[in-house]
Amino acid sequence: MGKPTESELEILQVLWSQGASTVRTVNERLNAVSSKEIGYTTTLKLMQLMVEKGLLQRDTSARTHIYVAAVEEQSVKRNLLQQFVHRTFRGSAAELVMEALGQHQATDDELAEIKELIAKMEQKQNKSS
Amino acid sequence: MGKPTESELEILQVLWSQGASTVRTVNERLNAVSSKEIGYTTTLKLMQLMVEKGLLQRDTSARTHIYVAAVEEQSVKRNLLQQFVHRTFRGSAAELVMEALGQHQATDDELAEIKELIAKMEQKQNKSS
DNA sequence: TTGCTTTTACGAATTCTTTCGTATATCATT
DNA sequence: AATGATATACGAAAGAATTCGTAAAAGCAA
Repeated sequence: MGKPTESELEILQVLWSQGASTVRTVNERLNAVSSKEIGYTTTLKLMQLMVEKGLLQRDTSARTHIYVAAVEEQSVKRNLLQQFVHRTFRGSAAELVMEALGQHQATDDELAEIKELIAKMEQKQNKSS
Repeated sequence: MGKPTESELEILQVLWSQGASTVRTVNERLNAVSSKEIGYTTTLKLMQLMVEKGLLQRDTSARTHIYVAAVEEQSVKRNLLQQFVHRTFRGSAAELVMEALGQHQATDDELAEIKELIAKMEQKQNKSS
């Protein structure tokens, strides 16, 4: 499973949030966010490469091709996270979590969600022991 | 502030955990972990570049130079995490935390630590409101 | 039809990162 | 001093990722 590069991830994010899109709309979306202008053919080329890698699928029945993500958002993010934790925190998810919580001020809702998740994890651990 | 590349981060990890070291020992440490052999001069070159970028400092008073990390472990990791969260989770630390907790089974101790941290954050929020 | 715009295809330049060959200097051993 | 091992310096090759120029095809408008 080919891990997406940084640019490829940005394109995936667009397709995940917007669904099937043309190169044109993806390129416009990227430029709406990015600080420096990204040429149309640059985006086109990237998306063509991504099709070859199996990251995207496309419908070429019409002149303007329609692209869609071919990999699941959850699983890609999970893989990236896994590699990041390994590289940066020597595999310690707890260390990463604490760093993340310490840094970004989470909202009440987010904290509540996290607490709930932790409670569930504890239940699971108790049950399995 | 130059963000370290993947290889540079590996070298930093060695220096952070071992303290001041020679190229030789860093290279040996890398090879102890890595799957494929990394040449001595490869490590040397990388570490020389890192000095130029300000990531490392070195003592050249003896023939065998002694290198040491010139950037703080905490702050580098914090920056990397920040960029990763932005790239991968659109800036939502909570989403990342939940993904991380859901994936890796945290130990009881780790969970306790995290709970404590959350409690502290809630205190802080209450006080400031 | 003729000309203008949009799209894809393709190749290649550029940039960033990693890797290593080779030259030269220094040190240790005999 | 001569030999062999180990160190740094330097340049450049090799790889990976990104960017774009240009050509050809397809659609659109007058």
